[in-house]
Amino acid sequence: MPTQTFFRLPEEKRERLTKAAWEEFTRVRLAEASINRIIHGAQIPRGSFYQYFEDKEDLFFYLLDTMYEECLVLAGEALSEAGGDLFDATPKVFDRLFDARFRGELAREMTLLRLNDTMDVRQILVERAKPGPALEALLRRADVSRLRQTDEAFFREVVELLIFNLMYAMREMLCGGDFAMQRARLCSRVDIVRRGSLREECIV
Amino acid sequence: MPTQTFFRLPEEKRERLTKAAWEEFTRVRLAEASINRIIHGAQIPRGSFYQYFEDKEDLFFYLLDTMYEECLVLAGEALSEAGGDLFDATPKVFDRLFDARFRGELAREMTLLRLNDTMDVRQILVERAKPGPALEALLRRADVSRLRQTDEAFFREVVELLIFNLMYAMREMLCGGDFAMQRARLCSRVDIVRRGSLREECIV
DNA sequence: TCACATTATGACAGGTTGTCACTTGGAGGG
DNA sequence: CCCTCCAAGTGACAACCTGTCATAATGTGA
Repeated sequence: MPTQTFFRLPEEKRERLTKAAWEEFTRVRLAEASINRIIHGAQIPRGSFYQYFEDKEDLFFYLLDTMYEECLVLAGEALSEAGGDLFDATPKVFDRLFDARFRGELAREMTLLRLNDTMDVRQILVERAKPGPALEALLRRADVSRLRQTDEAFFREVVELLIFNLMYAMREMLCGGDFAMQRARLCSRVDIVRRGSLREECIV
Repeated sequence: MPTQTFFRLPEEKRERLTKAAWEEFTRVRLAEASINRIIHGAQIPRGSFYQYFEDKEDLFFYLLDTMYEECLVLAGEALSEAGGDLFDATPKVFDRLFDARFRGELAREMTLLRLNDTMDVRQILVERAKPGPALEALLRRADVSRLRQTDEAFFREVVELLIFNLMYAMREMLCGGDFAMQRARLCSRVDIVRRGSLREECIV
């Protein structure tokens, strides 16, 4: 993660650096990105960069973390709209990411992901979030009353399944998939998980 | 992919190159791997390397492809052992990858994956396999008679779900997870998918 | 033997990264 | 006002890397 020095930086300078970083990381993928170009773009001397970040990846993951925050907010909205129903919320998150009605604010982030589609998107958005209290808070708002099993472990597996599906649909979209088709496929898979997770009498 | 020239090479030379490549790619991750070290290790001049491969990643994915072949064989065995039942076969593939009784032959491959755990394992093993007739042949041996829906599309989604789960369990193992626990979690998720996929009267 | 295509080779230009010795700046005490 | 101290800034530098290209070697069929 970035050093304390970075966060103590005057905002203008920090902005300049992150702006240049976004430009580079949305232009070429991580392996081809160059610290040289970033510091040149941000007008920051080489030595300073290494005072703020360990290396290229450190900066890259810092950007991803800010992106993760945005996605959590978005997921929270979807869960609210679905009245706490995890199964209904999943496609709604997808909509917020790719539906034309919402798209735009995350364009930069999607470009970064598309360029780095060999990176594990799931890891970025979930694995890194494991110790995150924000995700925990989000999940505590989920309706678990109709689940076939009431234990926490079962609930976690259901969540994992839903997240896999979302991530997979995301990747397909980032690789140029068709929105309507990927959404339909996502719903189809979510329905399988729903049928497998809910008590019989709750399946409509 | 490697050039034709590479495949026309005398076997001894090809072996030397792939051996050195495995050594490098199981020592450090892709981003840190160096063509320089590989060609030095294989005693192959710089110019020659570029006659065989486009770049570092070209060679890396060539190794992954050979690994994919091995995994398909392994999955075939598991499906046979499960009598065509996809849901039973999934944990059996997991066993073949990580159970002490089988482990060893894939140690090299697992090291490579562990080092590159930011790479999308799923993409490597599945995405790249999309045009693969070997996977198609494998899936044609699956028992689809008890599925809730009989259409091909539904079957595909079920397969996707199972593969996600397997990949997720794989990653957890590669990051140091406990075999028994990850296996139990895998089975738990597979059971959800099974319940959601089979006709009511087929769920035991 | 000759012409032609394929393959081999390593020097090289241009780029990259991380470090380190040194400079600057600001805050606080005497 | 000066001095000290510590955090932050700086850019030249060594060490490394990659992809190319002109040239040499090798094989092949007529």
